[in-house]
Amino acid sequence: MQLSNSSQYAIRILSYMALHKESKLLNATQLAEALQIPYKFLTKIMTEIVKSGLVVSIRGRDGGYKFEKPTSEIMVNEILSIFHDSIPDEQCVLGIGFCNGLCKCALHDQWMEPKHLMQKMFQESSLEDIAGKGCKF
Amino acid sequence: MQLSNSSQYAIRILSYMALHKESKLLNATQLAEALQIPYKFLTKIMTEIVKSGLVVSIRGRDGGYKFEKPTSEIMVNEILSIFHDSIPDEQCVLGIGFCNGLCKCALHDQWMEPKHLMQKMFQESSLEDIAGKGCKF
DNA sequence: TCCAATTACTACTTATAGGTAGAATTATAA
DNA sequence: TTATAATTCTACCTATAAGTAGTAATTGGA
Ligand code: SF4
Ligand code: SF4
Repeated sequence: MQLSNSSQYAIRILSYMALHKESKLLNATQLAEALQIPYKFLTKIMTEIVKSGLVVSIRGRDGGYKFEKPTSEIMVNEILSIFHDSIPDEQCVLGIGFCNGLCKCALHDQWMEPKHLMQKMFQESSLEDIAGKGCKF
Repeated sequence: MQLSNSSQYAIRILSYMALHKESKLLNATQLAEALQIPYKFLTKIMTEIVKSGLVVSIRGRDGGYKFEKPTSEIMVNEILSIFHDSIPDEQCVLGIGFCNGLCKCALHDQWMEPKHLMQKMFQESSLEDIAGKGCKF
């Protein structure tokens, strides 16, 4: 019942980038250092994020990563889906079957509520939101 | 964001047993057949459950498994904790840190609500509840 | 006593997530 | 043009979950 390491790292990386968006480009070395994430693993994750289109990379000397669109338009859920970690509507907490509304177990209705809250939380929180509010990490 | 296979199987096995508690003992072959769980994996899981004390096993001919205490007193959360799948209070959805109430991120408060609902769901649902209500599976 | 039916134990295999190493590619600045 | 600093690619390693195989231990009954 927890997000994968990759998703967790991705959220930390991108919210750090959102918080430091005044510096046009941030490179992997800086990010790995600031966030204490293994450099090699960070670059692996960043490559996936770049492929997804959320971030663009500039290669070569003085290269780095930057956002393509405003951080207010990037939702946490988009990050999670890169790593297959977003919560699909048909996901069952017990993993027994798929919800079809016809046949449901005793926990089904109780599961709907926290599921919807989490989906809403991920879908409606932008990078700007999470980078701008609360503690900075 | 999903329970482990072992937890899912365990819930299915035990709720099936709760539903068939009139038959004093149920053996691994019957359970594996009825629930379509690989026999060898089922026995592995059952051995862990027996060790936890939720269920007692009778070895030898005509042996099998049965509950030690009433199914109304066995909570889903007890099953999950055998497989380290229950949700601890300090669990963070982002995995960034541990909640201490002093420093929290933008998602912390939004995460508390679904977390508490899930904890409550697991802690307050007994095997009798989930076996007796809703679809039988 | 001996057989058959049962769970328990030990060890292995497979699949996946997490993480690391090194070379290839790209682009800038000097 | 060339050295250098950066991302990207390919391949590997490690840890853990998931699943399988074979055997030992236990029990009841013929
Ligand atoms: S009814 Fe219960 S078992 Fe079926 S999909 Fe919903 S939560 Fe899962
Ligand atoms: S404040 Fe945010 S990052 Fe920290 S433990 Fe709570 S949910 Fe996790």
